[in-house]
Amino acid sequence: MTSTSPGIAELPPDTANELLQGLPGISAVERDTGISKDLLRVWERRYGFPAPLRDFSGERVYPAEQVQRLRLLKRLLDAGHRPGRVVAASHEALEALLRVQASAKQVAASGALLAQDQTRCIEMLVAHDVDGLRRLLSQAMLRMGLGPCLLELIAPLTGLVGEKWLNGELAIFEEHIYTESLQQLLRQALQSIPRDALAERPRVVLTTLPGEQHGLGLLMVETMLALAGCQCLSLGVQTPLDELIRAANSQKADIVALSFSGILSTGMVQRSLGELRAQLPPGVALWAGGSSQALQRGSGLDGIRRVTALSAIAGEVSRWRATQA
Amino acid sequence: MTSTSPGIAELPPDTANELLQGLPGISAVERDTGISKDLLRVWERRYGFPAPLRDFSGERVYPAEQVQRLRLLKRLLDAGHRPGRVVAASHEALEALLRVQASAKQVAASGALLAQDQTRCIEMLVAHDVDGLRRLLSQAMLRMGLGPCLLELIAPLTGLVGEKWLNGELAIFEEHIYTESLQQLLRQALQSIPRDALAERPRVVLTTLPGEQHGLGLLMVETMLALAGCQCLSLGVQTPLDELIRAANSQKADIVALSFSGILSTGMVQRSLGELRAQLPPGVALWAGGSSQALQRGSGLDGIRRVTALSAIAGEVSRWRATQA
DNA sequence: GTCTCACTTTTGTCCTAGACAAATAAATTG
DNA sequence: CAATTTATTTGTCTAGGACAAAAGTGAGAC
Repeated sequence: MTSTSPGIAELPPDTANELLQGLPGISAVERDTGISKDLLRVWERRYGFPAPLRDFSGERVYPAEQVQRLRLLKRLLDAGHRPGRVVAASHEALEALLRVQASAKQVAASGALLAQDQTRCIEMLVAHDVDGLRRLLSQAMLRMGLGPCLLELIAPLTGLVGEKWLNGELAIFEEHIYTESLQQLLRQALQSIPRDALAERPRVVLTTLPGEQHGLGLLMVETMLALAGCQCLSLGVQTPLDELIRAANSQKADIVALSFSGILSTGMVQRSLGELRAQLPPGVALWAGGSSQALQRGSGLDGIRRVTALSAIAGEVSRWRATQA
Repeated sequence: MTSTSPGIAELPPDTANELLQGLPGISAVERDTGISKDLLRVWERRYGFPAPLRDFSGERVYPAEQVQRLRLLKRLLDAGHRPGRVVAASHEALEALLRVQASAKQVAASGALLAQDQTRCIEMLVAHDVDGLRRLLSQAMLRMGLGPCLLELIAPLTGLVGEKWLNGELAIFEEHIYTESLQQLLRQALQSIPRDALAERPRVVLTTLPGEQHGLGLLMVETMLALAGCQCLSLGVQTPLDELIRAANSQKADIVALSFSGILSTGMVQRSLGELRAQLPPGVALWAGGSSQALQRGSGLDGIRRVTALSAIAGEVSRWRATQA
């Protein structure tokens, strides 16, 4: 193990440690990619990728470049590709696939008339001009109004930031800065929405499931719901199933809304939703939204309302009100 | 396997299936209890608990009662008990332990001269009166002023909520409600603090390390810093070390502030702080705060300023300004 | 007493490699 | 062409073994 294997093990111990320093282990990779430990190991066995290094005690250690590719793979799988075809594929093949997908996306994006504001926000972000970014967002909101700004600027911008982060064009801390700025803006906006002191219906309890840490989507949904005159109670991120049920009951919720960002595995999402539906009172609606692929090609989700676009929320709320009247 | 083993396998297949129907597998239990699959299996091997049934294909299936006890165990472990002593213990022993803990905590609390506002907030929380809680906090802030309210009401209240959650007196979703309400209040307060458009010093970049998800402490620190006239940039939670360094450099930070809640292991904290200190420019101060034990009994932390109380922040800032002049 | 250092036990995570059911693709038949 | 059967792919589970980090324990110095 120490002297026979090629590559890194032949370096002096100090140098080897130096190189392995800070690289993520299998747990960290599971957390960062949403691919389970079991699956990471079985892919390695079956397809030869990933091919992690080993640290001094034989544990897997993943170079940043492989983690990056794992994220890419996750995306391709979510888009419908099969593991056997893409996991073992060469880097070039993947790049090609990605380009095909990207071009499809860009057609869609350019069709949506990418606002100038979006590009300017991104520019501010990569220039690390935090105050400038916040000013820009704030001005856009005043100019366009909260609802349109959210639908036409913020939502696509968030998607763009996510993609650029995935492609490595944005650093993690830049994404964090964006998240913080937006959170500040949205929370401020939320408070400015006048709330009826009377019990306005529907009452909505919203959260994400354990493992889903992305709270920005939740905040956007809350804003749209509040604009539609709902009484919202956000539980923040990562509420265990049984706790969510207790909260819904104690708050006499009319609707339970969940947000998914795609980090949770499809199976997990389906199982959780099924269980939730079974345990919630039948009169309580269950809404699932977000960019997760698990929701897009959904079947067998009886009694669960998929709301895959922010713009659909207002309509869904009126629909709910109509059924109640 | 089918006819020799005792218990459930002796029942007619239909009945057995009936009984196993709907019981959670190891994945669902991991999700619901936060105890990893590996740990569930190794506890079973070492301590004989949990003792799940097996479904038709030999996979673990956990009765609801055992899941309940696993949740209880999780709480006891979080409170400092050791697995070897509690996992194998009888149900009665566990109940007893839990009672002891609850009473011990209450003695400590009553000795600390609980302010009336605190008890009223807790009452609101357990009554699930979200609006009432927010009103109460808001009023207290107006009456006492932001700084005193934070130091004398909110900080101890947050500690109390954490304790009660540990004891099982508060459900997870109640703790989430508290966190959300407070976050809303603090962000609102933060924005109301007038900021000098000129580059006010010091510039502080603040965040938590990967694995540390508790963002409330961060928000409190940010508020105290802002009150002291600092220019804050919060990166939110869980920023990787190298990203934090890049952010500090690009923002020309004077101080990097980290918040620890005690989830991270002592060794991890020490190592991270050491590496961070080594990689940050010498002119940049490194502050570490929070309730983590790793900071209390600190040694070997050269060049790192421990700020273990919110009330010490104002003083530390003046101190920093003095050294710069 | 209390602090430090070496030693022992406990405990969580990782390892390998095999098995299998559900999902998907491919082949066959009507 | 549509429907059914067969083959392949794929994710999750299982079993124990191994080991490093954390926590407890005890001896000796101050």
